[in-house]
Amino acid sequence: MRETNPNFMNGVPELLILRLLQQEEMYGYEIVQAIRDRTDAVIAAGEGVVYPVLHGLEGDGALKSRRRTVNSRSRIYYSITPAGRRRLADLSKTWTNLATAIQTML
Amino acid sequence: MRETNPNFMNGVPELLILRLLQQEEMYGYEIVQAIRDRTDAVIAAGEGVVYPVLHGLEGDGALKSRRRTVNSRSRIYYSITPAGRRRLADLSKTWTNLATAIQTML
DNA sequence: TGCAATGCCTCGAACTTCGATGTATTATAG
DNA sequence: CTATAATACATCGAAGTTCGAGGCATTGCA
Repeated sequence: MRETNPNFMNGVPELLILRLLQQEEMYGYEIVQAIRDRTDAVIAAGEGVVYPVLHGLEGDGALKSRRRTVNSRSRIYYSITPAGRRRLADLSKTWTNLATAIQTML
Repeated sequence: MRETNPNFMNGVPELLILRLLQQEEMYGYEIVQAIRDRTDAVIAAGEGVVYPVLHGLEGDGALKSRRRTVNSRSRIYYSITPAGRRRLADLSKTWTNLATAIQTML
């Protein structure tokens, strides 16, 4: 059984990650906390969710990464590509459509 | 790969089914079409989704069913139980919280 | 008589999320 | 100076859903 997030989470991590990276370059560990912080812990995607999504998106060419050392911390920074922006636009639209449809039924 | 609905569908069928049954008694086949119709085909949950969810909800005591023949059609009508109403209230609240959080980030 | 629609059902495939676990390095507290 | 917490990455199996295809039976209609 799931303990933290209920259902309704399918595809959400991907959407939020793309959204965050559209604003600025970030690294995995930072993204995990950013999602938690900016949603007031309503959404909590752990590292076991975020890292695989990051790898998947990079494999699809939606993200690119570069290793950087900041404050003597070695990190892998991800940034969004044009393909990633298109994907984000698509997902955003889809999500809004779906949310609107559901809201109407509620 | 999924052809019809994208992602974002996790738990949505359950939510919509409970919502429909809160208004009136319905049978499986009818629910499949009601979801499609009332969402302008934005959401389409096939029979392969609806029937298992129906059985699951009944198993959990959220729904109860009775066999009825209407217009010489034998149907299994489902109606919501008090437990089902509680579940619907919970799911609705959860969904709204989640949707609000996501909307804020977009 | 044949075909579409109604109505129920189940199965395996595919995909995600989740929590636990592991490793390594750096900062901090005692 | 030493133990512990925090940072940072990663992967694995379990669990839970949705999805499409397929099957079966009956009724309505052409």
